[in-house]
Amino acid sequence: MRYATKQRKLLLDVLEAHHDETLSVAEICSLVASEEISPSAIYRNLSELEKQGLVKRVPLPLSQKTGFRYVGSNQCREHLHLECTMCGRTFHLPTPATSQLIENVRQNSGFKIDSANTVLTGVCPDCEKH
Amino acid sequence: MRYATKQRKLLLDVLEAHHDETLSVAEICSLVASEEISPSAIYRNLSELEKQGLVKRVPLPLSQKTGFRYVGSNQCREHLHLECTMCGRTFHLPTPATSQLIENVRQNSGFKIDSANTVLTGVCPDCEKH
DNA sequence: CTAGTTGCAAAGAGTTTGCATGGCG
DNA sequence: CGCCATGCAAACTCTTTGCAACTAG
Repeated sequence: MRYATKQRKLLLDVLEAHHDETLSVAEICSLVASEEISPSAIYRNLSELEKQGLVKRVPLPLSQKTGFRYVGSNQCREHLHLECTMCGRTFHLPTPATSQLIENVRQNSGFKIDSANTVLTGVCPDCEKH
Repeated sequence: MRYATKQRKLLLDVLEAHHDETLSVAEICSLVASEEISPSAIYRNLSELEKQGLVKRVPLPLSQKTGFRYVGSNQCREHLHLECTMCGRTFHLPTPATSQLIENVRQNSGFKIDSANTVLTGVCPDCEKH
């Protein structure tokens, strides 16, 4: 990953524009539809970006059905994900509690922790109404 | 799921015997190899057990490569998962912090939270040595 | 006996990879 | 011009599903 291709710039633009939510590859595809980036290029770029720590792949309970979702890694460090089992949407919440948790675990387990990911599954307020 | 078939009993036995770790379908297969349960039966039973809340499917970062992993749900409520990026093994840790987190989020977000799943990714002490 | 369950094989879905073409620098 | 990246399509892997045979109760 050394060339700044049109596709790569577009991908980064999209990730930046949606920094407050996770995106699936399918969603990224449609978000840039008119500009055209092939799925394989998206996968390759996301994979590369993840190695560089710029993007994070988030495994959610629905992953098998809908594929993995991605977020800019800076959006992830202190966040947790909420996945709604009704509508399938995912939300973020800021939470300082996570870093405490990590530090706690680090000391007790001897694990060298690179990243934390908390996923809460439930029903969002919107769906709850119906 | 109303009949107590041989396969179903075996599956529950295996889950019980390995209540302290997550298992992939492939692992379950090999653990009962001599007794024979087809993958499709394992999937169907796990799915059924999950609906009943007896088993929980844990999405981990490596899920795409290695498939989902499962644990008895009672092992999951107050636990978090540690996935080692070196050896791929997963570990559990008890942590009362999770329930506080859930309660906190519930109050702030209006989400009706059914389950929580925290995955920490890093390097386990064993791998760290090498 | 009847409905639920199994096994097998085929179908699905998301992701990865090989290869020739095209583009950044 | 040379290496890297893209697109397309085929390959892969895990999971789900259809269907006939089997079995628990």
